[in-house]
Amino acid sequence: MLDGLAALYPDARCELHYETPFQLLVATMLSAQSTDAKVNQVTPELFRRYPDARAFAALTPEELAPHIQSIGLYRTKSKNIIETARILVERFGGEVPRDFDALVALPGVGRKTANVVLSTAFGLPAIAVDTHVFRVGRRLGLASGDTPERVEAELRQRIPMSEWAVTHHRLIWHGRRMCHARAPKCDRCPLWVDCPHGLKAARSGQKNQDPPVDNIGRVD
DNA sequence: ATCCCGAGGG
DNA sequence: CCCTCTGGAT
Repeated sequence: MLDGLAALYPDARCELHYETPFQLLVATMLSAQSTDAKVNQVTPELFRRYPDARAFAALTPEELAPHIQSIGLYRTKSKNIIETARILVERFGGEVPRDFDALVALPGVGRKTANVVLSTAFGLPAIAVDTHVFRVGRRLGLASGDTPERVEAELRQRIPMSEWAVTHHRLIWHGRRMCHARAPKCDRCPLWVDCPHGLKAARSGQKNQDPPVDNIGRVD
């Protein structure tokens, strides 16, 4: 299954746009209950105006909110991002700490966001379990736990540490391109033969033509 | 109506 | 554990 995923998405990577760990932290905080496409729509202008923690720390929520309003949950996010920026300036010299406990202690930063920053910005071993990783990991039979934290523990066991970061992104790509929450495209999914959910779908009628989709995971 | 790279409060 | 925060896409 892991090999199949790797073959399908050889170029899986983070799709949020950022220049620094701090910018990835902000982009990830913004991505809650939103899509990365929406986040990428506002961050270029946002990071041009406010490039680092010091710039964000000087803002009021009323100044920040209009820039991120289209993303949703904007009141909470404005407050949290500014407060996080202030803590980074006061206690971490304006830098993002490479430490899980320090990250989750920041307002608006939970387990998922902390793991994204650790693995994607710093290359440290971590698996962020977001809605896609949770859903797809369970459908593919890589995990069975009923909470993101349990699924994270299972994935840590089943996946070699050197593959944690890529596999995280492959699961997300698969979730976005094929294994949707609603109406997953099992009938067009090359992984269906190894997938409990795909086999179930095939049995219950949706004739699987198994036409290996060509390069859906490759970057142009 | 349901979901999107969630987190915090009660 | 359940609720709420939020706009946009499907």
